[in-house]
Amino acid sequence: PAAGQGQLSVARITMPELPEVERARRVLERFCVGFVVKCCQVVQDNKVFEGVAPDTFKERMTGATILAARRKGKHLWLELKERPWPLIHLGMTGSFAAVSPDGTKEVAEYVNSRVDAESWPPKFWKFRLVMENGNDVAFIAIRRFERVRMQQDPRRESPVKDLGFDPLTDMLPLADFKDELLSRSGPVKGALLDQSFCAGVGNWIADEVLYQARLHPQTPSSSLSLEQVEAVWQSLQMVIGKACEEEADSSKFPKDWLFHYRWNKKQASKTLEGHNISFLTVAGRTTAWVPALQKKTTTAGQQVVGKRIKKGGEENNPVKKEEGEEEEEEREDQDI
DNA sequence: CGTCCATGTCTAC
DNA sequence: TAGACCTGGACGG
Repeated sequence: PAAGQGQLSVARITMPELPEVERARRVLERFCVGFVVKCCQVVQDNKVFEGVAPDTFKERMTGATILAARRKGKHLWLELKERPWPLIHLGMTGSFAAVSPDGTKEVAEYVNSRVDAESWPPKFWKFRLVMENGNDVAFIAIRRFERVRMQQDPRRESPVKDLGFDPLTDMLPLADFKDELLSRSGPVKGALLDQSFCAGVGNWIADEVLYQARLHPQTPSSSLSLEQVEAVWQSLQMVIGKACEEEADSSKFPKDWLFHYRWNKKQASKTLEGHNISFLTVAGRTTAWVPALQKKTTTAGQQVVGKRIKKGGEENNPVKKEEGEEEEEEREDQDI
């Protein structure tokens, strides 16, 4: 690296949901697209490399011309001059780091996992591409839930071909969005997380969308009113759009997003406005929500007001809560 | 030292 | 709907 000019940029990013994968795509676009791979190095990890031996991947990539970096939902792939093409999923901790010949280095760090920005390639790297101009890109996989594959035509093969619409590039029209939500069973959060419906939404985005839309996370998808469907539709575009605009850098997300205040499950956390944040398991995932703002609604979609939840009273839950099941539902907020 | 937690997907009962 | 797959970090003792 040349002296002096290098700058280390460490982005505090969210986690590998759509906006972070989009950020990774843009990194690949800047550092790889239009170049020839001069050299490729791999780590012998047959878990992360799936359906392709690490050495085969290395062979395929060496000398390849990279034409484009594509994304759909949480999946990412490179178009090469010749097939097959690499298809990448970031799992829970995957990321890319890149350096250019002048020493400029880009690293993305997740909320809960650090990347060693001092060493190169960074710890937990799985492959590394050195371009003919000296750009150097490393793929990092910490928990090994990440996947690297080679496919003839990623867009037309599973898993990408099974994905639903991408809310950044191909947002579903409101009418179709409504039809889909109303025809589904289960909570609306489950629908948002279903990649075959909506590709790229993950756990924190689903919670953020429902918070912005002021919807209780357990609201049955099929019970939504038109106003509620539209609120979800708008919030989804807003959250995805804003997060991508900020390159998934969470420090630049609006201060009033639930995102900033939801990570301290231990202590009683509050939103910027001082509302209590509660936690529930919905669709099998930890769900952060704000009881004061996300009320349960009737089938007509109106708020349930003045309802006090006594012992076993509420709705379809005649049985008492399971033993040891401490979903600290806190008490219903007392608004005064 | 241990125990619990985490952004995502698969699979099986 | 639970568990399995993995690993590191935060926290408790």
